[in-house]
Amino acid sequence: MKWVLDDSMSIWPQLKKQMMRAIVAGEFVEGSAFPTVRQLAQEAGVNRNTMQRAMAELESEGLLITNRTAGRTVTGDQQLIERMKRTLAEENIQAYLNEMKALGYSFDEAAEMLNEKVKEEGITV
Amino acid sequence: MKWVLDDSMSIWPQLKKQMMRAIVAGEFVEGSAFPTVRQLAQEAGVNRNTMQRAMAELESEGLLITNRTAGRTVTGDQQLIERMKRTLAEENIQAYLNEMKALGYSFDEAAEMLNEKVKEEGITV
Amino acid sequence: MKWVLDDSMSIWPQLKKQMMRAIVAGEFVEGSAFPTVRQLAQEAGVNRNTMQRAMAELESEGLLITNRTAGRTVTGDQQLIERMKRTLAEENIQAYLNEMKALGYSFDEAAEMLNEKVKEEGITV
Amino acid sequence: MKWVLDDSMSIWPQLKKQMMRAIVAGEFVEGSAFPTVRQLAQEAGVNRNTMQRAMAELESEGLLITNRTAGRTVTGDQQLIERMKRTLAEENIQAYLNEMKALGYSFDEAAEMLNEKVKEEGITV
DNA sequence: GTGGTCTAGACCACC
DNA sequence: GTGGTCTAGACCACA
Repeated sequence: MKWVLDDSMSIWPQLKKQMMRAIVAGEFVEGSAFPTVRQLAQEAGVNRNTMQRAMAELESEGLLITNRTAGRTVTGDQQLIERMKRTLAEENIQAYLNEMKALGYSFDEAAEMLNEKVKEEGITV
Repeated sequence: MKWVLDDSMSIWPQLKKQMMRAIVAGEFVEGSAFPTVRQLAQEAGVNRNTMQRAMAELESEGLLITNRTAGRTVTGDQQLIERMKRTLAEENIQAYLNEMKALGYSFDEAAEMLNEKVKEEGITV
Repeated sequence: MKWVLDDSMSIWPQLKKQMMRAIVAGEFVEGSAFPTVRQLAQEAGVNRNTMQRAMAELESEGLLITNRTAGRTVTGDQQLIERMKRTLAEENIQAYLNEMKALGYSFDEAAEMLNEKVKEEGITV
Repeated sequence: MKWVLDDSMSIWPQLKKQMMRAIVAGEFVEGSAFPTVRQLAQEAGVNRNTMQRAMAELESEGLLITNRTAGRTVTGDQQLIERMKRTLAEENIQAYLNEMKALGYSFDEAAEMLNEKVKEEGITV
C-alpha cells in the first residue's frame, strides 16, 4: 500500500480511509490474509497502537475479520464490499455536488465541468 | 450564513472555507460591508478569536479588506473572486476524480455516475 | 461512583458497563454534566486513555455527548435511556434463563428458585 | 457438545465452564467415560493444550477422574455433582439480582419481570 | 481547564 | 509469531 498522511486531521481516520479504499478497490483478495498490524504500522511510519485503532474500525464495519492468533483476513462477503464501494462512491458524488453548489454552480454546470475535465484527461493520457 | 462545523479538525479552517465559498458564490456584493467578527462569531457559536483567525486568513488572500474606520468590506476586485472561484472548482473536480480512482473507478465511470445522479436530481427536483 | 474491577476481562469494557449501569439507573440527571475523563480515571485508579476509551464507547451509543472544550454531558434523550435500560434488563433475563437451562433446570424451575430467593431476602432485609 | 467461545477473555475458563455445565446437567452418565482431549479439542476448534488445561481444572475440582489405563471418567459421586449444580445455580441467581439492582430495579421487580418472561415463553413454546 | 491524539514500551494469551 | 491491552508522558486546539 501507498500511504499519504497529512496533518489536516488525525492520523487514524486517514489510515482507515486509505485501507478501506484499498479493500473496496480490490487490492486484496476476499477472504485472504491482511497484513499484520506491525507490518502496516512500520510501512506507514506510525505507532502500532495508531494503526490498530484504524484496523479495529474496519473490523467493526465488517471489512476485516480478526483471528486472534492468526492475524486478520479480509471479509469474504463480496456483497458487503460491493455495497461499501457503492456507498463511498455515492458519498463522493454528493460531496462534489454540494461543494460545487456552495461555490455557486448548478448541478448541470458541475457535471458539465467534470465532463470537460475528463475529456481533456482522456486526450492527454 | 449557515454554519456546519465538525469536531474532526480545527475550527478556523472550516470557518474560512465556508466564508470563502459564500464570497465566491456571490452572497456578498463586491465592495460592500462584511459582517463583524462579533456577529459572525455569535452566529456560528464560536469564540471570537477563532473567527478572527479565519477572517485574517481571508484578508491575507485579498478577499477581505480592512478599512480602519469602516470595518471590513468584501474586495471589489471581481477578477480575483472569479479566479478564486475557478481554482476552488478545479480542486473540487480533481478531488472527486482522485477519490473515485482510489475506489477503483475509471475517470469515465466517475463522470458517468455523476451524470446519472444529476439527471435523477433534475427529474425529482 | 463505585468501581469494581476484576481481571476476568479487559478493564475498559468493565468501566463502560459500570458507567452505563449508573446512567440508566438514574444516578446522573439527564442533560447535566458528566464527570471529566481525568476525574473518573483517577477515581477508578486507571489510566486516562483507558477511561477515555470506555467513555468513547458510551458516546458512540448516544448516552454521552461530548463538548470538546466543555466536558461531557449525559444525553437528554430520556427515551434512549429508558430503551437502553429495558434492553439491558432483557439481556440479563435471557442470560439467566439460558444459564439455568444449561445447568439442567427448566424455565419454570429457574423462575421458582428465584422467587424463593427473593422471598427470603425480603424477610432478612 | 455445543461450543460457544468469544474472544473477550481467555479460552480455557470458557471451556471449563461449558464442560462443567454439561456434567451437572447430566449429559454424561456418572462414572462413565469422558471424551478424550483430542476429540474435544478438535470439536471445539481449539488447541489441545488449551483443552488440556480446562480439563485439568475440572479434575482438580473432582468432577473428572483420571485412570491411568482407562482415560478419564466422570465422577461417580452423585452428591458432589448435585452440590456443584446447586452452587452454580445460586451464583446465577445472585448475579441476576445484583445486575438488575445495578440497573435500578428492586428484587421484586426483577423477579416479576422474570416471571412475565417465563410465562410468555411458556405460551409461545 | 477540557477532550483528543500519538508514541514508546511493556505485558498478556494463544499457537 | 499474532492481536489486545494498559501505562506514562507528551503535545494539540479550544475556551
